Amino acid sequence: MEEYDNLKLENQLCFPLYACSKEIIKKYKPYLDKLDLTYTQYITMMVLWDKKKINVKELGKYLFLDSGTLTPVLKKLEQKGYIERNRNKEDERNLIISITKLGIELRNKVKDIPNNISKCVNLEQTEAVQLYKLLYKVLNGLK
Amino acid sequence: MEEYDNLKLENQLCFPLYACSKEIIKKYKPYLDKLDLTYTQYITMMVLWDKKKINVKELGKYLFLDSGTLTPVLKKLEQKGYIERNRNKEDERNLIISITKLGIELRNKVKDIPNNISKCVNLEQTEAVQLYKLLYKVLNGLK
DNA sequence: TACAATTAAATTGTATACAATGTAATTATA
DNA sequence: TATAATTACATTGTATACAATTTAATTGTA
Repeated sequence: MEEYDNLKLENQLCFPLYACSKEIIKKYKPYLDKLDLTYTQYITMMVLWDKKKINVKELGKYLFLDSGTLTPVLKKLEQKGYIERNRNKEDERNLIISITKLGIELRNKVKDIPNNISKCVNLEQTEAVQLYKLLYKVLNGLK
Repeated sequence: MEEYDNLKLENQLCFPLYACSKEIIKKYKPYLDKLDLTYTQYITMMVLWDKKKINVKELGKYLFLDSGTLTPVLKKLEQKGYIERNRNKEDERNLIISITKLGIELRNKVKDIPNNISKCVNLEQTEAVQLYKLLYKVLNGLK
C-alpha cells in the first residue's frame, strides 16, 4: 500500500456513487425529454403522486433538497399545470403543494420509465436488491 | 403490487444513488472548504496526482465530465496555481493539463480526508467493498 | 402584551452539469 | 491538393444544488 493510494480516484466510494448517479440520470433523459420533464421535476412528481398534498419542508426531506433548489422547480411544475402552490391559511409561512388533475394524469405517461431504466442497469435482481439496501444503509446512517 | 408501485420514490434505485452521492459530497465540504477546494476540483486533482499530465478529453473520461464542465474547473485550478494549461505543440487542438509543484504539495494537505469520510459512512469493511463492486458493475455495464 | 427567537420559503451568489453550438486544428478523401 | 469530415476544446443557455441571507409569520417568554 503506497502512501497516497487512498487518494486515488479508483479507491474512493463517493466517486462511483457520484458518477453512477449522473450516468443513470442521463439514461432517463430521452424518456423525460418527451414529456418535457427534468429528473428533479420527475422525482418531485413521484412524491406528489404518493402524497397528493405536502409542504415544501416535508417535500425537501423526502428529496434531500432545500427550498433554494425546490422553489424554482415547483414554480416550473406549477407553470406546466401539474401542481398548485398555495399558502396554508392556518400558518402562512407554509406553502402547500398539491397535485392537480393534470399532474395525476401525468403518471400514466411515465409508468414505463422505471422498467426501461432497469433494462439499462446490468444487475441481477438479487444484486439490485443488495445495492438498494446498501445505499439506504449509507443514506440513513451518515454521521 | 399496486399498479403504480414502481413509480414510488422508495422503489427506485437511481434515487438513493443520487441522494447518497449528494449527501456524502456534503460531508467533504468542511474539509475541502479549509483548502478552498470544491468536490469537482478535488476529484480533478486526484486524477492529476496520479497522471501528472493529461489532456481534457482523457481527464473527462476518468471523471465522467465533458469540456463544458471541465473548462471552468480547470481555469480555477490554474488560477490557484495547482495546474498548468498548455496547448499540445504536435496537435494544437489538445490542451495538456499538467500538475505544478504547488499541486503536488496539495496532496499532503488532503491525505486525511478519505479516512475522515470513511468514518461518516456507517458500513462494515465488507459491505463497503460489496457496494464498491456493485457500483462499478453498474457504471461499467450501463446499456 | 412587547419583543426576542424560531420557523418556512424565497432570494442571492457561486459552482457545477450537460446539451447544443461554435471555432480552430487536423485528418480523410475525392 | 482542395475540401469535406472529424476532432478537441470553448462557449452558450438552461437547470440544478446549496450555503448564506432575507423576509414574513408564528411562537416563546420576560
